[in-house]
Amino acid sequence: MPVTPRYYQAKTRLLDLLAELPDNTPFQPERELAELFGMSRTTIRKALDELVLEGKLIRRVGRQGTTVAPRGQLHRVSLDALVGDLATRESVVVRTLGGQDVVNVESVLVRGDEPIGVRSTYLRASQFPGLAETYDHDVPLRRFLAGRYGVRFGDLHPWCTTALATPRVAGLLGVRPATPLLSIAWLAHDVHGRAVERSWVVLRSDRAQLTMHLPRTDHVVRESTA
Amino acid sequence: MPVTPRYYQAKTRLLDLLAELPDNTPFQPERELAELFGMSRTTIRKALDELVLEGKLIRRVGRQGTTVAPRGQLHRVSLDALVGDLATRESVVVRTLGGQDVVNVESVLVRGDEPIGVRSTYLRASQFPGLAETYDHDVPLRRFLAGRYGVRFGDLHPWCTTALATPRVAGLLGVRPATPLLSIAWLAHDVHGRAVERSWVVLRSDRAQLTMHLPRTDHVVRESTA
DNA sequence: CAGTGGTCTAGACCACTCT
DNA sequence: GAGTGGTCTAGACCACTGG
Repeated sequence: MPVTPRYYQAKTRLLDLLAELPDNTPFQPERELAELFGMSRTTIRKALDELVLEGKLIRRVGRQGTTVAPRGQLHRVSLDALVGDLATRESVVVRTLGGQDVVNVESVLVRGDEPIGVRSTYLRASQFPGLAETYDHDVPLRRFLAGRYGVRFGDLHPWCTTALATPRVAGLLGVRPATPLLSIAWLAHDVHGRAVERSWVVLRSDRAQLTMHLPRTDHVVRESTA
Repeated sequence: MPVTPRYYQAKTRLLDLLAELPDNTPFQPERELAELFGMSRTTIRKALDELVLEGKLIRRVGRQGTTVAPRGQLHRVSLDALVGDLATRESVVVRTLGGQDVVNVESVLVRGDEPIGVRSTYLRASQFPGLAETYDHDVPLRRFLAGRYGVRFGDLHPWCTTALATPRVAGLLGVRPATPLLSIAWLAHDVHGRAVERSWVVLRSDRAQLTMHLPRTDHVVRESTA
């Protein structure tokens, strides 16, 4: 009667092994672990699956195999940087979506030569004529909109949740499909209340965490739960 | 040669089925789906696993089986409410951690009779003498600390990431272990810069999303990416 | 070429829950 | 008691990667 499942026992033992190994150490192959633990490979894999999802192990096909994930490389990305499009980007792409009045600006966020997130913004082409042709990819998008079109952005209420990587995003980030990611989205208005920008960002949560700023609340606390 | 894995084909077909079924509809048992799709139950389960992680299906043991998850029930929880401990709580527990100088206040966050998160705060007992005995569980913790001990909280820099549910948290939230959750943590200082409070919250991201507030940036944009 | 992870099968037993 | 999901096994073949 396995009160605790065998795969969870395996996970615990693997965690202990893991804790004493330096970064990038090659791990034993799944078949060896299965024999060593007296469990089937399926069971070992279930334990390894969770450790990979938690970012503690890295799996690669071929002779390289499973290795201990480099630790202490959690990049901190501020909400300001995401919204203002201030993070280091590469492969910035501007698309006009098929026949529609929508322009999509997509970029891959990078820290230390690693892709850590994807940022995607949707704008109305009619509101920003010539954007797709004139956007300078080196300028943060929000700054470009302010400079070229005189947009004055108002307050923002972003929201945050988790999402599983779609096959497309997984390819961009170098993770497996269905990897849990941190998802941040917002709908931006200008100071006159006009909707301007619809954006979302997904972050590899094993590589980056989102930092926010909350100014002091001067002891008058509202019941703002909704 | 499965260019796309069979479990992913199954997932796509199941998503199509799902889209046309009302909330709470009983789904076909895994063994029937396996026969219907001509795949092994293991393969079907891998597809179902992802749909459950995405919150689209609910699995219960026994005769009830798998059902279509109720849609459109995403509660919005503000960062202010989490930090200020203003959300609806139940089962508030105060522990003094074994022999140490640490008091832990743990509560389960509730919306609409459903547990949606766990909030846990750690404080120094010597800094708040008598806290464990006198804390009125109905008062938001932060307000209690301000009122009883005169704490004036300073600015806060919470950070946000994803985490997999530990068996303990999974039990509190009614999810399976290793379910991806949204995790928010902070270290609070008072206005004099003294560390006061170490807290973390995990949220069921299939039931709740975190909302934040970002005041307008008056066109002078700093390069604050770190 | 040998070895790795990725997928898949056909079975089995268990704990649980409803009727 | 019957049926469900949860776990587990022992095998198999594949695609990919490195020496």
